[in-house]
Amino acid sequence: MSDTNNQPVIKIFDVLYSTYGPQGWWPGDSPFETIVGAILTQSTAWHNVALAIANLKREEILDPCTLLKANPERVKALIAPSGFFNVKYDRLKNFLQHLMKYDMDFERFRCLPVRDLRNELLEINGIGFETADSILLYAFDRSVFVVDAYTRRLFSRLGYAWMEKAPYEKIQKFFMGELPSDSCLYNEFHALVVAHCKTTCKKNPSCSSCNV
DNA sequence: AGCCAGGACTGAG
DNA sequence: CTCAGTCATGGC
Repeated sequence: MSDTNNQPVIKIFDVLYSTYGPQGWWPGDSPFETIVGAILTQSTAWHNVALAIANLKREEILDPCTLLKANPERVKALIAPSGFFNVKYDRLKNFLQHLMKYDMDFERFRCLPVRDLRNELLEINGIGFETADSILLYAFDRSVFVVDAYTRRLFSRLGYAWMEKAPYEKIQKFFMGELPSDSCLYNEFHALVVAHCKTTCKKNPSCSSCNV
Protein backbone atom coordinates (compact mmCIF):
# COMPACT_ATOMS: atom_id res chain seq x y z
CA MET A 1 0.00 0.00 0.00
CA SER A 2 2.94 2.31 0.53
CA ASP A 3 5.57 0.78 -1.73
CA THR A 4 7.12 3.77 -3.45
CA ASN A 5 8.85 1.60 -6.05
CA ASN A 6 5.60 0.60 -7.66
CA GLN A 7 4.77 2.01 -11.04
CA PRO A 8 1.16 3.01 -11.34
CA VAL A 9 -0.77 0.15 -12.90
CA ILE A 10 -2.09 2.30 -15.72
CA LYS A 11 1.43 3.33 -16.68
CA ILE A 12 2.48 -0.31 -16.92
CA PHE A 13 -0.45 -0.84 -19.22
CA ASP A 14 0.64 2.08 -21.41
CA VAL A 15 4.13 0.66 -21.77
CA LEU A 16 2.82 -2.81 -22.61
CA TYR A 17 0.40 -1.37 -25.13
CA SER A 18 2.99 0.75 -26.87
CA THR A 19 5.37 -2.22 -26.91
CA TYR A 20 3.07 -4.97 -28.16
CA GLY A 21 0.13 -3.08 -29.61
CA PRO A 22 -3.52 -4.17 -29.54
CA GLN A 23 -3.87 -7.93 -29.11
CA GLY A 24 -7.38 -8.38 -30.45
CA TRP A 25 -8.34 -11.21 -28.15
CA TRP A 26 -11.57 -12.96 -28.87
CA PRO A 27 -13.50 -10.72 -31.19
CA GLY A 28 -14.93 -14.19 -31.83
CA ASP A 29 -17.60 -15.31 -34.24
CA SER A 30 -20.07 -15.53 -31.37
CA PRO A 31 -20.22 -15.23 -27.57
CA PHE A 32 -20.88 -18.95 -27.38
CA GLU A 33 -17.73 -19.74 -29.30
CA THR A 34 -15.83 -17.57 -26.85
CA ILE A 35 -17.25 -19.47 -23.90
CA VAL A 36 -16.32 -22.80 -25.40
CA GLY A 37 -12.85 -21.42 -25.99
CA ALA A 38 -12.61 -20.18 -22.41
CA ILE A 39 -13.30 -23.67 -21.10
CA LEU A 40 -11.13 -25.52 -23.59
CA THR A 41 -8.15 -23.25 -23.01
CA GLN A 42 -7.79 -24.19 -19.37
CA SER A 43 -4.11 -24.97 -18.94
CA THR A 44 -3.80 -25.36 -22.68
CA ALA A 45 -2.00 -23.53 -25.48
CA TRP A 46 -4.41 -21.50 -27.57
CA HIS A 47 -3.27 -23.12 -30.78
CA ASN A 48 -4.64 -26.47 -29.62
CA VAL A 49 -7.94 -24.85 -28.68
CA ALA A 50 -8.20 -23.35 -32.15
CA LEU A 51 -7.89 -26.83 -33.63
CA ALA A 52 -10.73 -28.09 -31.45
CA ILE A 53 -13.02 -25.17 -32.24
CA ALA A 54 -12.33 -25.54 -35.94
CA ASN A 55 -13.46 -29.17 -35.64
CA LEU A 56 -16.69 -28.18 -33.93
CA LYS A 57 -17.38 -25.56 -36.58
CA ARG A 58 -16.68 -27.93 -39.42
CA GLU A 59 -19.15 -30.40 -37.96
CA GLU A 60 -21.60 -27.56 -37.37
CA ILE A 61 -22.26 -28.37 -33.76
CA LEU A 62 -20.94 -25.16 -32.25
CA ASP A 63 -24.21 -23.98 -30.80
CA PRO A 64 -25.73 -24.76 -27.39
CA CYS A 65 -28.60 -27.07 -28.37
CA THR A 66 -26.75 -29.05 -31.00
CA LEU A 67 -23.71 -29.50 -28.82
CA LEU A 68 -25.74 -30.72 -25.87
CA LYS A 69 -27.55 -33.33 -27.95
CA ALA A 70 -24.50 -34.53 -29.83
CA ASN A 71 -22.99 -37.90 -29.08
CA PRO A 72 -20.51 -37.46 -26.20
CA GLU A 73 -17.86 -39.67 -27.77
CA ARG A 74 -18.08 -37.76 -31.00
CA VAL A 75 -17.71 -34.42 -29.23
CA LYS A 76 -14.78 -35.72 -27.23
CA ALA A 77 -13.03 -36.80 -30.40
CA LEU A 78 -13.56 -33.37 -31.93
CA ILE A 79 -12.22 -31.46 -28.94
CA ALA A 80 -9.39 -33.94 -28.35
CA PRO A 81 -6.70 -31.60 -29.76
CA SER A 82 -7.23 -29.25 -26.81
CA GLY A 83 -6.37 -32.01 -24.34
CA PHE A 84 -8.10 -33.19 -21.15
CA PHE A 85 -11.04 -34.02 -23.40
CA ASN A 86 -12.91 -36.12 -20.86
CA VAL A 87 -13.01 -33.46 -18.17
CA LYS A 88 -13.50 -30.68 -20.67
CA TYR A 89 -16.45 -32.42 -22.23
CA ASP A 90 -18.03 -32.68 -18.80
CA ARG A 91 -17.36 -29.01 -18.16
CA LEU A 92 -18.95 -27.97 -21.43
CA LYS A 93 -21.90 -30.18 -20.63
CA ASN A 94 -22.21 -28.70 -17.15
CA PHE A 95 -22.40 -25.23 -18.63
CA LEU A 96 -24.96 -26.29 -21.23
CA GLN A 97 -27.09 -27.98 -18.61
CA HIS A 98 -27.04 -24.80 -16.59
CA LEU A 99 -28.22 -22.99 -19.69
CA MET A 100 -31.25 -25.28 -19.73
CA LYS A 101 -32.55 -23.27 -16.77
CA TYR A 102 -32.98 -20.47 -19.28
CA ASP A 103 -34.51 -22.70 -21.91
CA MET A 104 -31.16 -22.65 -23.72
CA ASP A 105 -31.86 -18.99 -24.35
CA PHE A 106 -28.43 -17.50 -24.45
CA GLU A 107 -29.61 -13.91 -24.58
CA ARG A 108 -31.76 -14.27 -21.50
CA PHE A 109 -28.82 -15.67 -19.56
CA ARG A 110 -26.36 -13.00 -20.58
CA CYS A 111 -28.72 -10.18 -19.58
CA LEU A 112 -28.43 -10.96 -15.89
CA PRO A 113 -26.64 -8.48 -13.64
CA VAL A 114 -22.89 -9.13 -13.54
CA ARG A 115 -22.89 -10.26 -9.95
CA ASP A 116 -25.59 -12.88 -10.54
CA LEU A 117 -23.96 -13.96 -13.76
CA ARG A 118 -20.64 -14.46 -12.06
CA ASN A 119 -22.11 -16.35 -9.13
CA GLU A 120 -24.00 -18.66 -11.42
CA LEU A 121 -20.93 -19.33 -13.53
CA LEU A 122 -18.91 -20.14 -10.42
CA GLU A 123 -21.54 -22.64 -9.31
CA ILE A 124 -20.89 -24.68 -12.41
CA ASN A 125 -18.42 -27.49 -11.77
CA GLY A 126 -15.39 -26.88 -13.94
CA ILE A 127 -15.66 -23.11 -14.08
CA GLY A 128 -13.37 -21.36 -11.63
CA PHE A 129 -12.46 -17.71 -11.12
CA GLU A 130 -10.38 -17.22 -14.20
CA THR A 131 -12.70 -19.00 -16.59
CA ALA A 132 -15.77 -17.26 -15.16
CA ASP A 133 -14.18 -13.84 -15.45
CA SER A 134 -12.87 -14.58 -18.94
CA ILE A 135 -16.40 -15.43 -19.98
CA LEU A 136 -17.79 -12.26 -18.42
CA LEU A 137 -15.16 -10.07 -20.03
CA TYR A 138 -14.54 -11.66 -23.40
CA ALA A 139 -17.90 -13.21 -24.19
CA PHE A 140 -20.30 -10.85 -22.41
CA ASP A 141 -18.27 -7.67 -22.62
CA ARG A 142 -18.62 -6.96 -18.91
CA SER A 143 -15.94 -4.87 -17.22
CA VAL A 144 -14.44 -7.61 -15.07
CA PHE A 145 -10.68 -7.85 -14.59
CA VAL A 146 -9.13 -11.25 -15.30
CA VAL A 147 -6.26 -12.46 -13.12
CA ASP A 148 -4.01 -15.36 -14.04
CA ALA A 149 -0.62 -16.85 -13.26
CA TYR A 150 1.07 -14.43 -15.67
CA THR A 151 -0.47 -11.46 -13.90
CA ARG A 152 0.83 -12.69 -10.58
CA ARG A 153 4.29 -13.33 -11.96
CA LEU A 154 4.72 -10.11 -13.84
CA PHE A 155 3.41 -7.78 -11.17
CA SER A 156 5.23 -9.61 -8.40
CA ARG A 157 8.38 -8.57 -10.19
CA LEU A 158 7.24 -5.03 -10.72
CA GLY A 159 7.03 -4.23 -7.03
CA TYR A 160 3.77 -5.90 -6.12
CA ALA A 161 5.37 -8.93 -4.49
CA TRP A 162 2.25 -9.63 -2.46
CA MET A 163 0.48 -10.81 -5.60
CA GLU A 164 2.55 -13.95 -5.80
CA LYS A 165 0.36 -15.80 -3.32
CA ALA A 166 -2.59 -13.53 -2.69
CA PRO A 167 -6.13 -14.85 -3.23
CA TYR A 168 -7.53 -14.35 -6.71
CA GLU A 169 -10.24 -11.92 -5.74
CA LYS A 170 -7.95 -9.75 -3.67
CA ILE A 171 -5.77 -9.17 -6.71
CA GLN A 172 -8.78 -8.59 -8.91
CA LYS A 173 -10.19 -6.04 -6.50
CA PHE A 174 -6.87 -4.21 -6.47
CA PHE A 175 -6.71 -3.83 -10.24
CA MET A 176 -10.33 -2.80 -10.50
CA GLY A 177 -9.71 -0.18 -7.86
CA GLU A 178 -6.69 1.20 -9.70
CA LEU A 179 -8.23 1.23 -13.16
CA PRO A 180 -11.36 2.78 -14.63
CA SER A 181 -14.19 0.31 -15.15
CA ASP A 182 -13.72 -0.31 -18.86
CA SER A 183 -14.14 -3.67 -20.56
CA CYS A 184 -11.98 -2.60 -23.50
CA LEU A 185 -9.17 -1.69 -21.16
CA TYR A 186 -9.45 -4.95 -19.18
CA ASN A 187 -9.62 -6.90 -22.40
CA GLU A 188 -6.35 -5.50 -23.73
CA PHE A 189 -4.68 -5.49 -20.35
CA HIS A 190 -5.03 -9.21 -19.73
CA ALA A 191 -4.04 -10.05 -23.29
CA LEU A 192 -0.98 -7.81 -23.08
CA VAL A 193 0.18 -9.39 -19.82
CA VAL A 194 -0.01 -12.79 -21.49
CA ALA A 195 1.74 -11.51 -24.60
CA HIS A 196 4.58 -10.03 -22.57
CA CYS A 197 5.10 -13.09 -20.39
CA LYS A 198 5.01 -15.46 -23.35
CA THR A 199 7.68 -13.54 -25.19
CA THR A 200 10.03 -11.61 -22.96
CA CYS A 201 9.67 -13.33 -19.59
CA LYS A 202 9.74 -16.81 -20.98
CA LYS A 203 13.04 -16.32 -22.75
CA ASN A 204 14.47 -14.65 -19.71
CA PRO A 205 13.91 -16.64 -16.50
CA SER A 206 15.40 -13.95 -14.31
CA CYS A 207 12.93 -11.64 -15.97
CA SER A 208 15.10 -8.57 -15.66
CA SER A 209 13.28 -7.18 -18.65
CA CYS A 210 10.19 -6.88 -16.52
CA ASN A 211 11.39 -3.44 -15.53
CA VAL A 212 8.74 -2.09 -17.82
C1' DA B 1 12.85 -36.50 -25.58
C1' DG B 2 11.04 -33.86 -22.23
C1' DC B 3 8.51 -29.86 -20.84
C1' DC B 4 4.74 -26.95 -20.75
C1' DA B 5 0.46 -24.49 -22.34
C1' DG B 6 -4.52 -18.37 -21.59
C1' DG B 7 -7.14 -24.12 -14.79
C1' DA B 8 -10.02 -26.48 -11.74
C1' DC B 9 -11.28 -30.33 -8.99
C1' DT B 10 -10.36 -33.97 -5.76
C1' DG B 11 -8.44 -36.36 -1.93
C1' DA B 12 -5.00 -36.62 1.56
C1' DG B 13 -2.68 -34.81 5.48
C1' DC C 1 -6.67 -25.25 4.90
C1' DT C 2 -2.86 -26.09 1.85
C1' DC C 3 -1.11 -28.87 -1.79
C1' DA C 4 0.34 -32.47 -4.81
C1' DG C 5 -1.84 -35.39 -8.22
C1' DT C 6 -4.85 -35.66 -12.11
C1' DC C 7 -6.55 -34.77 -16.61
C1' DA C 8 -4.13 -35.36 -22.56
C1' DT C 9 -2.68 -33.25 -26.79
C1' DG C 10 0.51 -30.72 -29.92
C1' DG C 11 4.58 -27.77 -30.56
C1' DC C 12 9.08 -26.53 -29.64
